[in-house]
Amino acid sequence: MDTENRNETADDAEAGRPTLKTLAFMTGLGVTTVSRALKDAPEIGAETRRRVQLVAKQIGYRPNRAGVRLRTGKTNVISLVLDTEEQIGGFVSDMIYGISEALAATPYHLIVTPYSRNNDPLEPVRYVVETGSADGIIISRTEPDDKRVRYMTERGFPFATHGRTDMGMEHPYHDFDNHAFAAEAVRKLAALGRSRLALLAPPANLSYYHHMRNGFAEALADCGLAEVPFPAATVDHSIEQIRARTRELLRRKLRPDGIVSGAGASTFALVAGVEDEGLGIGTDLDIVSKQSSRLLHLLRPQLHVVNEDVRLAGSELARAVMGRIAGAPVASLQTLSTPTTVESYRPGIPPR
Amino acid sequence: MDTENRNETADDAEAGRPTLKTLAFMTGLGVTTVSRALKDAPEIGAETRRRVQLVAKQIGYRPNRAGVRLRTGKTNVISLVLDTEEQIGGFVSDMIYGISEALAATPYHLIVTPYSRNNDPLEPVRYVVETGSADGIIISRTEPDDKRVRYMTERGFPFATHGRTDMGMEHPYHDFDNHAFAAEAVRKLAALGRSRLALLAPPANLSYYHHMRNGFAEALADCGLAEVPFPAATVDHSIEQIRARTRELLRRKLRPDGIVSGAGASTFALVAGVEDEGLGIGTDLDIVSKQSSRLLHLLRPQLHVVNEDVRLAGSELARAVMGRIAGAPVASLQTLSTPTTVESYRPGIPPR
DNA sequence: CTATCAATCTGTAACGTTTCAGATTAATGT
DNA sequence: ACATTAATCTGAAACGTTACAGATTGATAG
Repeated sequence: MDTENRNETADDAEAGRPTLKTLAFMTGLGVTTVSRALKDAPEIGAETRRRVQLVAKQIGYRPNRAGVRLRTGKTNVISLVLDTEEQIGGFVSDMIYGISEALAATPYHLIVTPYSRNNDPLEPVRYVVETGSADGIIISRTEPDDKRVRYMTERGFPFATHGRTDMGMEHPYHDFDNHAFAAEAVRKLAALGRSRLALLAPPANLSYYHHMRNGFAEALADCGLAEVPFPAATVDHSIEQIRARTRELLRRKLRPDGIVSGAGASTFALVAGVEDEGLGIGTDLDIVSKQSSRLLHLLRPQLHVVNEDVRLAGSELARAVMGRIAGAPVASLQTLSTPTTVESYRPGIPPR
Repeated sequence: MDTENRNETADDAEAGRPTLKTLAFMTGLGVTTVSRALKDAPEIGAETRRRVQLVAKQIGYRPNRAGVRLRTGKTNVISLVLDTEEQIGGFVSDMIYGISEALAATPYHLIVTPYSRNNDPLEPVRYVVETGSADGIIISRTEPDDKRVRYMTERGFPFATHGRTDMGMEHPYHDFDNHAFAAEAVRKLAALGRSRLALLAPPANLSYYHHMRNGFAEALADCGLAEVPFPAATVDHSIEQIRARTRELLRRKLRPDGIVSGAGASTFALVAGVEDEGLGIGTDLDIVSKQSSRLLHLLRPQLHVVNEDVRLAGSELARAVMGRIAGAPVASLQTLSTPTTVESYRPGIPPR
């Protein structure tokens, strides 16, 4: 009856995937000891620890995620909350690749939680937090006063934002320095002798709208240039809309001779609008555009571009949430990516 | 001592998230009854069922995923296995949006499992299957004889593929009809009076290479046109490589006067190569390209395009895996997307 | 009036893990 | 020799769910 009571039997250990019970049977130890040995608990003898870990490696033991999750509440999941109306341009792919890269060597899985821009952006966040379906969240499209940030902060739920906020709450983020981008862009246009500039900006509710706008305005003042207001279009508008509004912009009495574009895909529309009006890029006006793909110089070599590394953003964000989960000081989890200098076309091999 | 034995107490029910125990306490029923009432089991009285479901809705009960998963093995997760070397162009974003769309009204979550093209593509699949971290898998970049398909089929693990295979194994898939695409493209070029055609094809190991190639070859024969071989480049090559190889192609004694391009991003490079050589799209040669974004007509209005709806592919694939999981007949889970006819540029509002 | 049956309901066990509160042993101090 | 302690190890309980094997009730049949 002694052995009858043991909680492991050969039969149990036989079946499919190895569990702690399997390991306990194989090593002749208790399930508790095995559990502790695997996580290097101090009260386990050095040799026992090595032995257990060896056997575990040999038979390819992998902790059952559901078991861990049920017992501890830890999901080992990071949720990326995505706007499914997002503009084309590969932005999201790169972000996901970046996140995956950072998560690869960790036990974390990446789960994608979509929402539609038309619905409440808080909804998916609330879902994840309430159901505890992830240990941390990554969001983008942050606003200066962001409901989601407030919600998660108040509940102490770990998260990182793509973009900063301005609400007196410190939290992990990664951001591209859109202020610097816009300022650089203006200076480039000034150097090219342009004097009346327009900005194709993000939607006004988003944080980076303000950064970009301020950078634009400050550099404009520095260089003594004039702005041609272009509030009719934002980078969130459709290709067709941007194209049409660009044409309207260019039909004004005093049209701009330089444009700063906040997004790569929008620049496609911008260029189309410019050329619809019979104007030439690099001759009648110059354009400096941000891009996350590398396609703009193939669209028109005359474009001036600044690259935003979204893949990098992804891994930084992943690192930031994980840091937050692990309890790292928030200040160490805030990164700002400085734009590269404006790239103009370096003529390739000349046509034969 | 009677009530002492009940497994629910007010205290228990007080805390955070409601569980079956909470519901049991509130309704005065047993936890088993509540569980069954929620899933419309037949042995539960109609009124009890309604009552339980009402209370559940009221307090926002959500089954604990870890509990279900531990008990039943069902994860309610679909894994999208992704090649992180994937070309730019937004392909993946759309796919993810499409999948999310189909998953939205279901209990399924989407988890992204990345792998590098350099490593064994079977590795991530094996990981998911062995650890049981998902109920189904979606893969792309299928080969005619695909290890992953064989592996999952042999184990009876549900999956759907983006692209078909040719190994005598029936399985759910969604595919774009690349045969029809290539044939259409050739016919278009024939109609434009072109006679020496080149194909920028996918890598030769992938299934759709063969479809595209066959469609190309057949239509070529039908129309009595000649092929200019272009094996040096595939849609998987980098922008720079395609561009350089295109230039070489065009420097041959008998250069093509028509090119069929299997991917939108590649066409950017193709166009650059053509123009590097001082040739004109629509004059010296015509190009028909597949695209999943809508940017090609903005790149060069003279391009002829065929649209592939990757978002649709995503939702079809999601539906297919879920169907497979639910035990639907495989034949009903195989869909083929017919290409739209070739779109040529419809001149917009003429320049003022 | 009792046996049978259908309709409803219920407690227990189990999934794999970690935590709690010991249990066992060997070594130490006195 | 005995208590104390440190070093290792251990079973039981719990997380939330579902499946199994009944239990309870009221009605029906004989």
